[in-house]
Amino acid sequence: MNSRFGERVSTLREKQKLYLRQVAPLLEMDTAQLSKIEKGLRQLKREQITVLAEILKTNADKLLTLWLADQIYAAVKDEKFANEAMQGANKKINLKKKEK
Amino acid sequence: MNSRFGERVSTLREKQKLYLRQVAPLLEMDTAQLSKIEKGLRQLKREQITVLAEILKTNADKLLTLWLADQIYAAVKDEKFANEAMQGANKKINLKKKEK
DNA sequence: CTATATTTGCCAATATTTGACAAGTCAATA
DNA sequence: TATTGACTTGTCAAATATTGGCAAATATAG
Repeated sequence: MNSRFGERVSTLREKQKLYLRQVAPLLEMDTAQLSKIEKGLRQLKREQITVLAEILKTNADKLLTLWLADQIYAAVKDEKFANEAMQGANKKINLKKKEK
Repeated sequence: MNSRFGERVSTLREKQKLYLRQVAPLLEMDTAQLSKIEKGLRQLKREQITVLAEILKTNADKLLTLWLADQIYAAVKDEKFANEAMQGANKKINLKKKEK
């Protein structure tokens, strides 16, 4: 499992019975790129997630969350102290939230 | 607080009574760069952390963990669903650990 | 004011990611 | 087994992002 985001996109696309060749142009890319995105070999641009969610008739926030999780995972996947780092980051995020 | 890693480096450096100009060359950079690293405006390269830990006579793993936390934080800091994304990433990491 | 330490701004150099195309595999089926 | 359509993979130039290095600005201490 290389990219949960990619997998989700793939599943949803199939559920909608759409082909890469139908979806790709809506995102202004070719099928090769979209294929790579589904396989986790390329990143969809953050701002395209909303567009894609509409195409796939799915919840944009959930899709975004998957996308973000992939970003995080990529940053720490080979790291021994991934868990500790996540805890640290979490603290900082929650601090930030409070200070609003 | 822009970079916990940078802050730590700064604190440790001062504790060792070292100047930027003394530390920077050991990392093969100039003082300007190191200054930016301490302020979180630049990233230290992952593989330099060990070197820096030795210079500052501190635990490399802890320093690395801070550095990683900063990377994660940077990826999600402005995101509404940062917490959810972290949870997602966490799951994936723990799955990976098990499969060893 | 002077000297030293640190910070900031700029931009060329380097590194990373992406876009586009061509060629490849795979499965269904005529 | 030849054809077709869907998808995947490889390559490489172009676009983006990041870094390195220098000069100038600011800060601090005496």
